[in-house]
Amino acid sequence: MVAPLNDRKEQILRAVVVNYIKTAEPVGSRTVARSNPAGLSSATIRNEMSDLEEMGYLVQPHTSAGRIPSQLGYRYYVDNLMEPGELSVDDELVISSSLSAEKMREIEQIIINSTRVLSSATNQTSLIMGPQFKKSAFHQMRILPLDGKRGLVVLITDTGFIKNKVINLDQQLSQSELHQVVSYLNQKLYGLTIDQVTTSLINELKRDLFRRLEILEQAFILLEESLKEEKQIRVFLGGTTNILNQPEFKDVDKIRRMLNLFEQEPLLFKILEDNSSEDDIVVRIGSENECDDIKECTLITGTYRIHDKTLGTLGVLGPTRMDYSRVISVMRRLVDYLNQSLSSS
Amino acid sequence: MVAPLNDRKEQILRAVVVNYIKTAEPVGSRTVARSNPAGLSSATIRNEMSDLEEMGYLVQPHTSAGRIPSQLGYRYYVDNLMEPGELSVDDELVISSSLSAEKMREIEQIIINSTRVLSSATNQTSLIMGPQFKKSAFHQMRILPLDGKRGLVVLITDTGFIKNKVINLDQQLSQSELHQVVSYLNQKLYGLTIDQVTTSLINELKRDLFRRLEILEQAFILLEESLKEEKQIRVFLGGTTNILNQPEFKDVDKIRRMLNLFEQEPLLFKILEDNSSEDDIVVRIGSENECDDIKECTLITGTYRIHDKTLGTLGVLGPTRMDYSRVISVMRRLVDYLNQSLSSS
DNA sequence: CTTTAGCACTCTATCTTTAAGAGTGCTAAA
DNA sequence: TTTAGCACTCTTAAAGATAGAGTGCTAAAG
Repeated sequence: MVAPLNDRKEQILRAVVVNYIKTAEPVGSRTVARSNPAGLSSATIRNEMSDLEEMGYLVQPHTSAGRIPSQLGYRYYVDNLMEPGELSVDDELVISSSLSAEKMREIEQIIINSTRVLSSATNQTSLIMGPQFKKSAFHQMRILPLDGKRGLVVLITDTGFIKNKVINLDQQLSQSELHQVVSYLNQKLYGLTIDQVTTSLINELKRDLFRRLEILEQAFILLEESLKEEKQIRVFLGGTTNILNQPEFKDVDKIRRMLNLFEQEPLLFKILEDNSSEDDIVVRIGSENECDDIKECTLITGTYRIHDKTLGTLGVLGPTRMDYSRVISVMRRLVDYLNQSLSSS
Repeated sequence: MVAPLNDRKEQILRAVVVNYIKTAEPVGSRTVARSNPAGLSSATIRNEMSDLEEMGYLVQPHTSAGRIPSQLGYRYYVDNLMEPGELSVDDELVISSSLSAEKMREIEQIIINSTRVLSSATNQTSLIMGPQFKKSAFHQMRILPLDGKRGLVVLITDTGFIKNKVINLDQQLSQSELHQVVSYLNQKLYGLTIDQVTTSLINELKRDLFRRLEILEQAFILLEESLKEEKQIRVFLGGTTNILNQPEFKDVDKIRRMLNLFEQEPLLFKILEDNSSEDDIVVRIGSENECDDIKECTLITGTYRIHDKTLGTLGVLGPTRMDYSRVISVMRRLVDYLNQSLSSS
């Protein structure tokens, strides 16, 4: 839908974007003239830049300053101009060493480790949403007697979540009776996603089992609390302070707004969930983001899956002036890693 | 060791501290004169303040400004002048409602909830170190067969930690054999703190059980990883952004240093551990803190226990200009709450 | 018709100057 | 011992001055 630019305009736009990403200073015509392979004079460049501004790709902070890319400019750059970024050898080394250093761990460890790698490799703030518990399938439930009065309820899902809770067994219950009840539950619930275990289903089961109800009251509480958990999905943050190194965040007020956002997990969750589309990697520039708080930022997200089932999303958040090429390569590398290491566990 | 001040000097010092805590502006003699019950003139106050400065309790930012309390001044205020703070009715309401709203939860939930209450009631940044896993006593270990090939190892401590891990049971093992091994382990380990379960002890047990060793290799891995966990003690933060509201942190560089500190859990852990003394509540003002990064801050910590056994520590971190009275009351309230709600679970 | 050199103009950022205000310290009187 | 009065100091905010970067326009050159 956007008319393509001619070669020269593209070169100039690219030069402005690349330069601005690097220096964070408005780019003047002389600077472009120097870096431009075609030996054009600054005056010619000026005319072209003036055109690009009128077309909406560049913006002037004030009359006598250089140009900076507009949101549209970045978009055009990402879609058409950016060379398909290869991971630099250095980056590749850093990433693969810090990924392989840790052996295979619990799922949560893998996730946390990924934020760390992502933020340190991109110098931005990174966020990761882990596999969603509520979309996992019920695998099995066990009740493990601890001593006379207490038992441990264990709930296991297909994605490897293990929830447990100590419950009081107020009344003695014979081993076989307990076993009977538990296998009844397993039979009824097997394969359902946690989403599907609704309160009404639980109530129905309760009716069926009404005789043993009192003993198992607390097992049901675990189930119900697991349902509520959907509101508490954990989003992990890495490199929060990185965003402070960006010159666009030198204002204390902006910093406060940003950090405030970081403390609100539900919002972060929403931001990430909005972006888990079919595509592996999504780039949202400025106001392309739904969330008001990050309308001045770019969010690059990647989705990782097993067998086409979406497990979670990771993101890099920074100012629109971001090293798109580099971040995207790093992101792709990490998504690959997660796809691989989660499917093998 | 510090010579007590006479009444009038105490009144003036208190007035300066209270006023400065409230306004964050240097306090002049006229301001003190107005708020001082004894109807002294500003000139008299000036003389006294001059004395107090010479004695080290007050400081002048520059020649023609009011006075602000020095570290020594705050210390004298906390030790001698501060009225024993009662929780205001409002505060009490906010705290007790947000504590009781949540029913008894998992230990981790209680901890996290406490940071939230603490930071929002004090408008400062709060940090909590939960019960230390390595100092908990081994209670029991169970192995729960899942299906033919896999089992779930569960490790339970006296303080309510539950660790678990799915392991592969490569070889079939009869139910009774498994039971035998597990009860042998429980017998050997019961009552030991995780600290005491050293690698050498594990190796010894491995020798005893060498015949079933292969099957249980991974159970031992859980044990060993639990030991390593000491390096990963979790410190929870609440209200990180509150510290940005303090005028003393209007400098971006200070903010960065502070937030950077917040991302380094081991450091936070050290800071909190240094303060878990016999006293319930400890106030560390400015350079009284060991850690260089918070030499311009005040840290107020509270320790919670069960039956005289230290479980964990919570802290409030802010500028030395802090509402000591209020924070201490809130802290005391929360320590009581934790003592109570953890001992009953 | 396109490109380029030259130049006046604009706007920002920085530094200096100025003025107002707050608070002190000192002195002398009560 | 306390207080009123006053000169003095220092900070902060506003106002003015200057340099530099970059533009847009015009007119000449290719």
